[in-house]
Amino acid sequence: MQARRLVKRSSLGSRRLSAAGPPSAAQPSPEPGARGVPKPESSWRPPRREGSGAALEEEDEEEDVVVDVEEEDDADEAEAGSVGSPPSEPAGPVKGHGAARGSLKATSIKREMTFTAFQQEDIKSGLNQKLSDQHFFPLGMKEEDSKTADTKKPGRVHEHEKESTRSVCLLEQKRKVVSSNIDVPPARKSSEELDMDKVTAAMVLTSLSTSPLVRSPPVRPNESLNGSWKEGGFVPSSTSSSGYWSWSAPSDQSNPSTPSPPLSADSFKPFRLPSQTDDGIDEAETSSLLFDEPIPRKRKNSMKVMFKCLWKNCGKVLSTAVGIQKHIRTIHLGRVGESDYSDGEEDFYYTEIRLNTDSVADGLSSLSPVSPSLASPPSFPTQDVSKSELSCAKTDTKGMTPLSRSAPTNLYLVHTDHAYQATPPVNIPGSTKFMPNGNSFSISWQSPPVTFTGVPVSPTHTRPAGSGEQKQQIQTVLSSPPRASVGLRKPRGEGKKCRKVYGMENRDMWCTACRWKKACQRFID
DNA sequence: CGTGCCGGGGT
DNA sequence: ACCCCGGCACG
Repeated sequence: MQARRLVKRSSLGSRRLSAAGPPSAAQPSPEPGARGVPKPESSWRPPRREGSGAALEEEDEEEDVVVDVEEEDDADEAEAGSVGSPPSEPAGPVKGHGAARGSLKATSIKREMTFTAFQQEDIKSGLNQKLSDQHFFPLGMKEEDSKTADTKKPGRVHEHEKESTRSVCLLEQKRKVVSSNIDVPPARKSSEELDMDKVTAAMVLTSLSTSPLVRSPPVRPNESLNGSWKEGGFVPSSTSSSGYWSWSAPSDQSNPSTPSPPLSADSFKPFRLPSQTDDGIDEAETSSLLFDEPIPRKRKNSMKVMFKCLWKNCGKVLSTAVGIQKHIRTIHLGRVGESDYSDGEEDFYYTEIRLNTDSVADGLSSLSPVSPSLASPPSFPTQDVSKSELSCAKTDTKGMTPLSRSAPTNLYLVHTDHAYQATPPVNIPGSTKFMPNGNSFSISWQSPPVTFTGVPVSPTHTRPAGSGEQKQQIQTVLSSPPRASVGLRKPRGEGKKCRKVYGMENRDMWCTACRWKKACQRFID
């Protein structure tokens, strides 16, 4: 540490010095080397910098070296030793098991609509039992993921891995069990079932690679958006597996002891399990999941997929494709009895909403260990939309667990898959260019934390896992618009900027942005 | 060619 | 996060 500091400091100092010239006051000698670019006027600069810069520098140095270094080291160690481990252990493992288990059971899938509860209950318990009897599956799960998820807390790691492994086996289990035991989709066409199986397999893989990353951030249900989102700040959100949660969501009504939001570990588990139970049922979701996978994994971001009913005046938001389909089918299309029959018509009436938050992962890793982070950050304009929709979803479905509800705290855009469909709530990036000052929107494109993508949702055609690449491509295309806008540079601001105003000589007077060759902050167009 | 600033790299 | 710079598009 010490060394590093010194090095850094010294390098800094030397740079400054070389740029500003030697400490000795009036150094008449020109400074061609100052910035690499010989500038006659630059000779003007040195004295100035010296006065403030150099002197301060030295002071700083002393302070740091003598005082800071050692103390900080100590502090660090202390932290690592005492603070680091204790909290994590009790909080993680204990709750993880107890709560998870409890809610797992309680969380037995209760489909809001047509599904018969008892069947699921059966399956559930069966699964549970097997689960407990069974041990780790030799199935190699993505270690990297789980590791990335929880790096620093050993206890946690174990716990988590265990969990994951178990989940895996559960999944496997379910795959077998579900298809045989579950009659949930009694009337489903056999061909579909076959496809489903494939898909399911794919999904298992997908979920394996994806979910371990998932760390539900401890967030409050009503959480509003993080005001600092545009600064790259992380926003609490769910992660890629959020798609799963959807299923567990409805269950929370049946579950008296809803997993406490603040605890990522426990909430994580209960959600995963139930979710897996349904994958065999939900092919649409599966396909969407497949869709998700490439990007989220690549970007190490989190994603929440929701499905919004486009029926006019409805706007219901469900977290599963099937759910929304059913909703449409029963509510809007009026096919109550035949809950399972899907002619695919429904998907014309809903759209997929994709919430994406990059850099959440980082935030998560730091958040999940402890902090409940209850404070809700300032919200920003666009949030209203999401909020209202969310609340809608919540009330309608009761499907959103506190967690899943917390996820959408991000700004999100909705994209209609079918162009001919009605009213996409928000426009697609491409159109952004029209914004006069392009502020509100262009920002969202550029800001990494949020990405929007529309994905075709068609429950009727399934795909084998192999087609993942295609999907990825598609997705790339879809999500590219924002990127594309980058290619089209914004028409350079006309007003005078620091450079012009102050000139090269007074570079120090420039706004920092200008100094960094970034968009001027002082004279904004 | 000067300027504004994006993208990316270093610390 | 801060700092810097290569390089590009615009005028």
